[in-house]
Amino acid sequence: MQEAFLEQLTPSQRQAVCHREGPLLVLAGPGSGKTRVITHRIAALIDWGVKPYNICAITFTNKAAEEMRQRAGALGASGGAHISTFHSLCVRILRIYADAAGVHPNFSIYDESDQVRCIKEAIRNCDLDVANFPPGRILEAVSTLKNKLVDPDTFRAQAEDFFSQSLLQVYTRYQQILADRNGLDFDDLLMKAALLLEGNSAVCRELSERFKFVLIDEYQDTNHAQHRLTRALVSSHNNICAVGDPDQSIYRWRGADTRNILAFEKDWPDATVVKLEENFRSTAEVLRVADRLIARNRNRKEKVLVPVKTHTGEVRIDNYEDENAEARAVARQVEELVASGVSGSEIAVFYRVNAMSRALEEAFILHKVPYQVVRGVEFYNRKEIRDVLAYLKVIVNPADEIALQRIINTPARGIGKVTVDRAIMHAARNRMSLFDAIRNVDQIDGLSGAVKAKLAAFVQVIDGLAQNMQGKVAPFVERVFKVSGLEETLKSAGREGQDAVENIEELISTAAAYDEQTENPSLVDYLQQIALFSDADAYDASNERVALMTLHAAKGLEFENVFIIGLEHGILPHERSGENGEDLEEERRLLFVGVTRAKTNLYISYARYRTVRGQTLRTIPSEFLFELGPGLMRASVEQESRPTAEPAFPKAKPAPSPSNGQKAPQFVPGQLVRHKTFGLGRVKKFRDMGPDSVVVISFNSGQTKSLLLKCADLVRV
DNA sequence: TCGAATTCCGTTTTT
DNA sequence: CGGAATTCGA
Repeated sequence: MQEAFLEQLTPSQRQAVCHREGPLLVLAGPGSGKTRVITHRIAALIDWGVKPYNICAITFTNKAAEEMRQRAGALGASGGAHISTFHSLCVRILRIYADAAGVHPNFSIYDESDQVRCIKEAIRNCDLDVANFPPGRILEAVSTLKNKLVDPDTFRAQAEDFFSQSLLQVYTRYQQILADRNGLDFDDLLMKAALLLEGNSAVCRELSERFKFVLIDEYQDTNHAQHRLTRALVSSHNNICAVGDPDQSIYRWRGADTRNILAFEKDWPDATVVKLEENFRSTAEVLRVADRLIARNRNRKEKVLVPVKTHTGEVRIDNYEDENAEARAVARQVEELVASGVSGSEIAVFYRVNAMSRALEEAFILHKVPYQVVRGVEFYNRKEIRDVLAYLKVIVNPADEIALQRIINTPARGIGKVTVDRAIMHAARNRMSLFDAIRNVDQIDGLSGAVKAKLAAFVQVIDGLAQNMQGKVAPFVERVFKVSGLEETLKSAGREGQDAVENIEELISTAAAYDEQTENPSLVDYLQQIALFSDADAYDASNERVALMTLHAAKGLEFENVFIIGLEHGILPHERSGENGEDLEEERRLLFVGVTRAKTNLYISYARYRTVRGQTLRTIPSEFLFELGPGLMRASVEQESRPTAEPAFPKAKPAPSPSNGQKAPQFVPGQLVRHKTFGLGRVKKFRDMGPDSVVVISFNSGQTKSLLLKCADLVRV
């Protein structure tokens, strides 16, 4: 291999790229050129004469897939190689082998809100109470089972206790409801594809021989289903190249299992292991902090980050009065950076939860700093978008009752709840789909002639549209928008309607883009593709706007200047992340991911008060702050004790008057107390600071809060 | 049947 | 506190 593109690589990278055949594991720290190894390897394989058609690269997000296609293209490996996420790959497999997998190729992909509707119905069908079986919890349990490839039949043998028995009933019913509607949820995509490959040797062999080389990025975040799918996929050749970093595993809550990467050599005993420990991304200052932090994790293989960059950077911890002061200070610093010539695209702000973007957005607007919030879903969640998509789904898959119920009276056409309920009853009695029921509307009892005519008219609209659904998608979407009557309704709805129309126009242009870049565009394929898209995929690094995103969304990105806000106990680590060490370690990895996105400067901050859901609470600094390194936190505390810490932003907080000059009541750990909103709880800790005393209470609801005594209004029980 | 009002619900991270 | 689902009244 004398190719020029190999010369940019370090010896270790080159070793990985030029590995010929057999299993290969690349253990690589942040900023070590992981993804580059994959793109170069794709190019190298093609260089050796492997057909692009025989290469399958799997990334974590659609965005990453798109980027990889471009980069591989730039190396001359353009076109042909299959580069996508696990989920997209599974969609393709399930569509091609629909019969063998036991699904209809026009299946709808059900997102979370669709899932909630189905699971609620399943819970009701099983005569269980939604109060005792919260849909969210049940869905979580079902998801966990699916991620472990436990289908209802398999689960039947394991379900022993009462809860498992009930769960089994609901799970079985839920799957039946989905099957009736030709619907698959995200987890089904993985489970059905994996079980298909494991259970059908012909399909397995065919796919394994098609994809002679499989490359997987972010392997530390694969779950059990993905692992089993991978094993089946490479079973006839073991040409797997897995790339990842156990320290950057941040999706345990979604079933990701680091054992997949840690036990790689057990799964493939003849694996070649290459380690990449040089870091080309960050300054030594940033890496020292990252190193110190992640070293606290006990459940980990030790690894150091070796800096390559020689110029210096700044790492700072700041603290502010509250979230608004914090947001304004960040906006001001960003403003200064931009004024000094830094591009907005080299600045990012990370936070733990999406809700924290609010204060930032207000501050950025105030400072007139252009920004973009990189957030999950959003665009595809807008009402008007969902409406149009529901029409498309019904046309493609008339069994999709969720979509059908959404549009049957949207726009309003005089088909009310009573009518729909009658039709549903009729369909259930005669074991037919809702759409078939209204198609034969005459057979439904108790409907007036006028209502029957309205239903027949609706069926005609759908049938009429369905006749020319072939070919390009964009013109069809436009037609649906018109014929459905949605356009007319929105256009006569004033300002808001106008916004909605513009959103639909944007949808049509994304459909046009799909038509452009897809060989055989089809409505089914389009719907199944966009179901797997998130707004993080829409992040546009080419514009000059500062990026605001969650720490999770930051994965895989890098910026010269990084701000991480809200380093407070309960936020990072998040209170809902549980008390056990495993969860805490994942929160630490999350911060580690954030820290290692910074190429040069890193500004971490926390606030002394934060308003969460209308409650202003005294915060406790995150324990992670102290782990980042000695000195950093001390500097921050000195700043805090300065009398004029934030002269530009005078305190807005009205200090609640100490109760009639009385001495603040004392609490001792163990004391039982009652709070207006949180209910009963037990005092865990009491910090006596006079009127500013802080009580840490573990409430019976399971959550632990630290409350400012003078605001909390606690009653001894 | 429809739109407005009200209650009630939950509230991490996302393919 | 804010959004969604449900109920209520026209």
